[in-house]
Amino acid sequence: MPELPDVEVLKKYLDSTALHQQVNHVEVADARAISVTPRTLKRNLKGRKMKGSRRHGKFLMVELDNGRYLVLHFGMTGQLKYYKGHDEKFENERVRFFFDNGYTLAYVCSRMLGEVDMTSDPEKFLRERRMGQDAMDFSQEAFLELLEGRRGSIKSALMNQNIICGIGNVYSDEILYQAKVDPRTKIKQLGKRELKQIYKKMRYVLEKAVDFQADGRRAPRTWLLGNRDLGEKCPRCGEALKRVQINSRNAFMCPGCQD
DNA sequence: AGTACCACCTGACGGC
DNA sequence: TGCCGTCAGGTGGTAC
Repeated sequence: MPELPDVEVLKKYLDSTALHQQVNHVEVADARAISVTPRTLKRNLKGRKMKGSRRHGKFLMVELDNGRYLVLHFGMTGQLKYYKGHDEKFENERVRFFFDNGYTLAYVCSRMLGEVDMTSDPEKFLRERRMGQDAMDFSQEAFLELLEGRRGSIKSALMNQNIICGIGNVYSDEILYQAKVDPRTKIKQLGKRELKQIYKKMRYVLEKAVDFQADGRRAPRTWLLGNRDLGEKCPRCGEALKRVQINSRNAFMCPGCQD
């Protein structure tokens, strides 16, 4: 489920493949995946090179050499695939970019919850969507300020893209598990020490997850990530993991470690 | 501001 | 075997 670490991995993937290649042709296999018309997408991309990329939260912005940006969001099942040739076609490829070196970059998204968009101003794009600061891009002091005076649960706040950008259901569980904080805890019930610990674990978890390519199977065994299921046990204390509802969202936690 | 609920979407999975 | 309900999850909308 692409969250910040997954998107960071996709960014690195794009940077090492499609970057600096010239787009000869754009194919829109399913227009539902894109927020602009196929015509606009083609007009903006054709003949252009992808010259850089930046990530904000779960958004990947690809800068073109005409000053415009291709905006990629991966929803829950979004992926990128870069491969040689244009003929072979894989499942759920919604948009394909054909480069003049003979390679193809495919935006793959089975569940269609992602989106492909264009903007000429990433800052404005993010502002209009009221996106908060990227989760890897603010200080501990700023974190404390962001949460100051909020009434909801800590998990809701971590997942709220308008406050902090990049964390979803899975990694918010991981962060709170490692910080040993019950996800249902109200923010105003958290002391400064706990909030600092959450901040620290947020940075740690996101950074480490990028290191193991955001692949749950490669996560350390002491993490919640590979055990996030009913019937599984806490890798630290052995107690049965619990599933609780928070804002109609499933959260997994260890009733022994997190209190 | 926060919450509750709905909708979007499709593939996997369990029950019968 | 195959049909059907349910779930997963990010996001946006609406009503309270």
